[in-house]
Amino acid sequence: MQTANGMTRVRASGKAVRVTIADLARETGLTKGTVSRALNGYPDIAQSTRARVQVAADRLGYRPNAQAQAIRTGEAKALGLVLEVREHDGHSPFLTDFLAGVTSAAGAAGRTLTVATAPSGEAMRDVLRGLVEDRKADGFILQRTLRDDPRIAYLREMDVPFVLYGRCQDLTGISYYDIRGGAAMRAGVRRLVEMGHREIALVTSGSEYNYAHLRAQGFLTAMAEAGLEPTDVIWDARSHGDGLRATRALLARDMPPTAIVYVIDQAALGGYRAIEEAGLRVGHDVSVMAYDGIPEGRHASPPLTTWRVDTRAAGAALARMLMERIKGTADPEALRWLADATLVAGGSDGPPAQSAAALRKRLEIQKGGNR
Amino acid sequence: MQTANGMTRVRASGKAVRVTIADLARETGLTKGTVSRALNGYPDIAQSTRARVQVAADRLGYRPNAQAQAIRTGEAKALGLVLEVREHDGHSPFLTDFLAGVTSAAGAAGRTLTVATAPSGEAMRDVLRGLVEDRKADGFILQRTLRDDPRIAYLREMDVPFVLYGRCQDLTGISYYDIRGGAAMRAGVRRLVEMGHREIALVTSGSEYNYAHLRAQGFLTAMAEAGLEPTDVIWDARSHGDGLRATRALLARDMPPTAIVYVIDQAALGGYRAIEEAGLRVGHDVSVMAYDGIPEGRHASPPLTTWRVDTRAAGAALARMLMERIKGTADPEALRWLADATLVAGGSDGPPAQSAAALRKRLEIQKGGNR
DNA sequence: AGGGTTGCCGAAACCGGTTTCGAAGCGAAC
DNA sequence: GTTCGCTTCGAAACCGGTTTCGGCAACCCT
Repeated sequence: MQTANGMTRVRASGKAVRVTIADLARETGLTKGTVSRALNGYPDIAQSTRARVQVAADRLGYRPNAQAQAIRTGEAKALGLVLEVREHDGHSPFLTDFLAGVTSAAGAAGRTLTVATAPSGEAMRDVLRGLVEDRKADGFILQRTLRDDPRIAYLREMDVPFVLYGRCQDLTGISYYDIRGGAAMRAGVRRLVEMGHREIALVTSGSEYNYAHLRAQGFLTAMAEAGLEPTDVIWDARSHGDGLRATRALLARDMPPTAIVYVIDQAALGGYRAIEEAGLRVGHDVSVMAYDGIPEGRHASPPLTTWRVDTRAAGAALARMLMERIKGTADPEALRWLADATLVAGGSDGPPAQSAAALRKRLEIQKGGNR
Repeated sequence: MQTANGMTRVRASGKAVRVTIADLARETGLTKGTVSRALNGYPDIAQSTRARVQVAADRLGYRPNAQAQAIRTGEAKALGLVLEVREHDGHSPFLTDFLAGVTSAAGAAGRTLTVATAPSGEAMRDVLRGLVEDRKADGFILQRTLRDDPRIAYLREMDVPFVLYGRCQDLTGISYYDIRGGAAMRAGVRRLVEMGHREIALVTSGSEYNYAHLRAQGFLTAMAEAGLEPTDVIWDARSHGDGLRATRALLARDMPPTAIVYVIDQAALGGYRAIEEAGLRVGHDVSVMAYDGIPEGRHASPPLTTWRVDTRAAGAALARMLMERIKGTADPEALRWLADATLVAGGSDGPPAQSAAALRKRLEIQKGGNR
């Protein structure tokens, strides 16, 4: 059955039979233990022997059975990702990119990705625990972190390695990768102020999400630096519909903003519609700036000015950081990384066509005209 | 160390120690083998003994180590999903729902999901093989199937169980779950014809995708049944931008369509823009119908008339079918399921405001006027 | 030459399960 | 009372790896 040229052995059933370490031992005339140590870089193996084993392994196409390794070493060689599926979500068009980043980095290190989903709350804890107890994952990547995230508490308590995509409030002993969303917002506001805007509003998502918090913070800082008071700050706007409603409310104000900053592209696109239905032109009467860099933004009219995030790179970096943490050598707090979002200028922002006061007058006329 | 009340034992390190089958054997005064057989429903175990073991297992919170099981049984108790990441994609906003469906169904049966990504082609084969050889997955779910999909050939050759989300051309020995996209398109065309449309065009995606093929087929069948000639059929339109360009081309025709059917929502939303920039009203001058049911469609103006697919249910069904296939009892061809898409009527379709000829005249005037 | 290192490998235990085999115990049948 | 058969369980091999331990040779040093 055994062929000399490395072809896969085949059972009568037709199923391919895998090469085990015992096969390798027979082939090289060594014992299982020696072969194992040779392959795993133990120091008490002669160089010549190690080479001989390696050659045989390559020739026969030996691949260690990950399960068998796991039972002794305790490592599943798998990373875990638990997605939170609350409400009918949709605000994660980046998932494919993110997964591509994680799995390619993990795969390069011989690791795989186990994905699970859970509604938030207690179920999430059970899912995490289940994966750990069944050794389906050696550690976790947590995305969309809340400011005070219960998942973090669980994992800390269970003493399981994890890394965050996004920061949380208490960062002691935590590894994370994050985008400088605050800095982006700050630069964005400066850009708008330089264009001549004075009445600027913010539409942001849930305050429980840390990213929303940081971006709002950046917005407010920049406003203060420019000596301006925000026209308004509207929270909890995640979706297209939310953005639509928020923007309608902003345009109905006594002093409407000439520029609106959105924390999420989807909401900004909803804003487009509110601006258009008020008879105004995006990027002319009202400037729009957003964050995320979803493809739809580029095709909007005018193209959306937004801060693009390289989600795939984030996934890859997080995978590498998590593997580092699983090895357990490094100090968790040494594993931190901040990347910048890059501005993709579309046509949705520009110098204000008129002052806020003039804009208000125009809106009132429009309203009258529409009756 | 061992506590009587089922509390988790704790090592000096602080790490929780899992309850093994040996603990259970000691606790019950039986041997490992007997405990194993008792838990796995072997017939040669006394009912009283089985009950005693079960009670002890529950009390101590015993969970078999999946890795250890796998090494003997060969089953990893994991389903595999390999995503194809070609170009900068984005046309899978359903991924979260799909994952939720798969993982919840798999989780209910004590199985997990291993996700990998691969660009198409040879790399895909390697990834699939890798997962199988490392026993990271017992079978696969393949989504976005091509008409003649190389992945299917690989898996058949390797004799690995798999199920398809969507059909392919040669269905012998294949299990699948699919949506009756063709029937939806057919009903959609009937609806448009009843509204009075005669000039109807189709904008569809790549012909290598089987779903595009089936939907196009349904469209053409319905047109033939109505005794109509399609105004035009444009292929390879997947994205917002593609839809925009395709629609511009359609409106520039000698005989522009009064209704356009899109195979993908995103493309339809691109179409909105082309229609609006031509000075026409969606749902009045030009009717739009699409397929997928993405959230953005509901918030568009007017709301998009589209065929909604329950992606989460699809994921759950596929997971169950795959587990059935892995058990290997059923005939693969007996595991097939077709579900219907449901029409979500928005305001994007309606009786044509004017004939195609009149529409053409109007477009020419508009064009002149825009100069 | 003798004693202590050092390098290298074999033997065997081990990880946490599953599965095969055989035998003990018991009641029924002859 | 023996034989037979059935139920029920123990013992041990096994799965494919990892890791510990100890022993043998060769080398080094005095």
